[in-house]
Amino acid sequence: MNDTVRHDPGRAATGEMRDTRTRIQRVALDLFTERGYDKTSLREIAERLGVTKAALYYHFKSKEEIVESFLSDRLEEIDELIAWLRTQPRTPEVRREFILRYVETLHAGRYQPVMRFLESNQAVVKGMPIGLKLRERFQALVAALVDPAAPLTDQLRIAMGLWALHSSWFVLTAPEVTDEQRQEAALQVALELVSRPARSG
Amino acid sequence: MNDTVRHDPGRAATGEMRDTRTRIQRVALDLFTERGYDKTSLREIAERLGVTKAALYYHFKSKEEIVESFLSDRLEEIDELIAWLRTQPRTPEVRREFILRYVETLHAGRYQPVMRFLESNQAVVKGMPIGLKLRERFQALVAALVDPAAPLTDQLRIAMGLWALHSSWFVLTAPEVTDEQRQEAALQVALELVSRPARSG
DNA sequence: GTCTATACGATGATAGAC
DNA sequence: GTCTATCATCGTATAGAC
Repeated sequence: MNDTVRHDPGRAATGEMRDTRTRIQRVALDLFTERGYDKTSLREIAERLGVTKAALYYHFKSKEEIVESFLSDRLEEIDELIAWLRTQPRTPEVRREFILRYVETLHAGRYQPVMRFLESNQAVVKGMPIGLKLRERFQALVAALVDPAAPLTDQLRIAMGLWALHSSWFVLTAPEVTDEQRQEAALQVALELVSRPARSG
Repeated sequence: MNDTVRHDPGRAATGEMRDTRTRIQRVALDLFTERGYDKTSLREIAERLGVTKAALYYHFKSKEEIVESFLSDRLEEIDELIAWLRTQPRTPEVRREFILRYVETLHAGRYQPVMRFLESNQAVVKGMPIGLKLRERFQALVAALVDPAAPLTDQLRIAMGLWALHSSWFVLTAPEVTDEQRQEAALQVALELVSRPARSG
């Protein structure tokens, strides 16, 4: 699901073009996350791929569109999760099941780097149409997990549970800790946070 | 403590200069947080203040230095918190007391907008020397709150507790919720997260 | 001491040749 | 599908007005 072509222009399947497009996406995502979106010039990306700046403009009509190309995939995935959630009651059990499904989409689609990019470049993404949509979906996600009329603490706990899944890398910085350990810890903390039922006060 | 002059150049107390400098900081912090650091041009900031771009360069020798000017204040505050923490044992009680002190510095110094800026522009700040220092301090803070040899879940819970204090605004987006309600909920969730003692597994 | 005028190199983007 | 050439705008720098 993660590597599917989005809009298939004629003879694309032969390889050359899609390959370049995919390589641009990968290099861009890496650089955008490491050094930041604005500090990464198109010239850098082009040089790393052995082409010129203008060549990128054949595959993407703007720098912003490169970002859209990997964020929109994530958006779809989240929409599916919301759709499933809306067929379920808002119970701790469903929330735990949801967390498991959520991390599965994160790993299966290799979206962990995408979510890292999102966090690192919040302000940048917020100014893009795709960023607004993503914000909406995350709100919808939380609203589907917990009643918006519930106490704020309950809503916050659950939102932070989701958040923990993304930001464990940022928060657990010891060099001898592996990504797997981080993810395992994040999963456990997330499950704890969404399991707590609503309590008044 | 929040509005103190940092380096007092001669007859500064008369007002004119410090006023402009402070106004630049305020406008810049606002714009940087809303639209992002890189998307905010110095021309915009200057125009909003009714001066020219070059005037900003009299008060700050670079765009980055504007950011440093409000981040370094926060850095000092955190250093003091770390110093206090190191005189204390790493118990849930101390952590709760710490959380109360932490939110106090956040409100007394009006650092909530600064922390919001930090989160929104993570990638940008990471590339600055002051950003590296801040990262170090936050690691040191977590290490002073919980034994780095403790289970990862314990470390993550406590780090997320700190995080909740900053990001409640981002996560609780309902328009009818006031900032005070948000902060109160964040405080409660933070206290819960740091109160949990270490448990194996 | 506080600011304006002006210019420099690099950036994202566009147009048109091959 | 990729290139060269070109553009406005950006952060930065300096010279000089008051």
